[in-house]
Amino acid sequence: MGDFAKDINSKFENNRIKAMLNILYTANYITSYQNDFFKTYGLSPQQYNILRILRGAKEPIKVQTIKERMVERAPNLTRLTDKLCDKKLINRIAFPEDRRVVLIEITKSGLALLDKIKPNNPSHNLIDKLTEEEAGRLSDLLDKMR
Amino acid sequence: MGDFAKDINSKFENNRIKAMLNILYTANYITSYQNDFFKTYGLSPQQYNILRILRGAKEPIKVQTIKERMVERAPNLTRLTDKLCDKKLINRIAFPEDRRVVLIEITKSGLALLDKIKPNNPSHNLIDKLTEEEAGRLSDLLDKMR
DNA sequence: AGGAATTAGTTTCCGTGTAACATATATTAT
DNA sequence: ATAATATATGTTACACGGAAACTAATTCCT
Repeated sequence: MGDFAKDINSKFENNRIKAMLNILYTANYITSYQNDFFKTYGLSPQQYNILRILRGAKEPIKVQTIKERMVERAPNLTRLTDKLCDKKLINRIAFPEDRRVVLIEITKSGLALLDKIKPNNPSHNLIDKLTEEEAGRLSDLLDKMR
Repeated sequence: MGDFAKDINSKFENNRIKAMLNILYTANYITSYQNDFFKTYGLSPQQYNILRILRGAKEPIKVQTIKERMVERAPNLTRLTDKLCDKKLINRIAFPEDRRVVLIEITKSGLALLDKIKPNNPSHNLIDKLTEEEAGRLSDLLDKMR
């Protein structure tokens, strides 16, 4: 993929600006990669994330609980769960004890889809080019920056 | 802003996964900051970027040229320029020599808006917490990762 | 000159963040 | 205890942005 500066065809005032643009560029690179991957299964990364959480839960859980467990915050789970319902990958269950609450469970076909995806999951090979130690330093620098 | 791992309330398999999530998280942090800033002027970061390119050009330029000079790739400039036209910040000009081409120029009020924004532009103080040398290392690690 | 390939820009589709909203439950004051 | 208020939960409505399909104009090739 070569050098970043050449890719976006621009010059930088200094390393700090360059680093910031590079973060945005790299994040976009990662999400594009993930989008393409999950699209082959008819999912978005967020939808995949929800399915994994539901499988992990092993029982119907509240929408609110899903929200708490998601890596990226997803402000409208309604829409995401709508899509998963349409595809019969999850079910909604009413919760009489608190009628505001909606429980969600994963269906058989949801579990089957996860099984199909598992072997190729890209999260792991996306960043093979860094050593563990380098990855640690990268993360530390990002933490410091904020 | 404290430690990233705590913020998203999750555990990491290893530093590489952690670094990847941290990149996405940090990029989101940056864009949220920028969105909020430019929103006070009724712009998106991309719209601001276009105005700056037009000011720099000092003459009407092709949409295609704008696209090449943008930091982030913007697949549909039509929509962005629509918005800027609505706000009278730019003008579209037909180009008889090649009727596929549309030229864009910045208006007086576009230039005036840029002048208002300039003093507070956040790109500079967003990343003051890193030294030049650290920023350089960060950028190198990101390059290596891709 | 005529058809294929390329280029420029537009339109359309979809996913997502934000904010306003509706409903249900919890809390507080009297 | 009950009415008024506050909080929690999920939904709906709106705007933005990336990707891809599409249209029109130009260039290339023979």
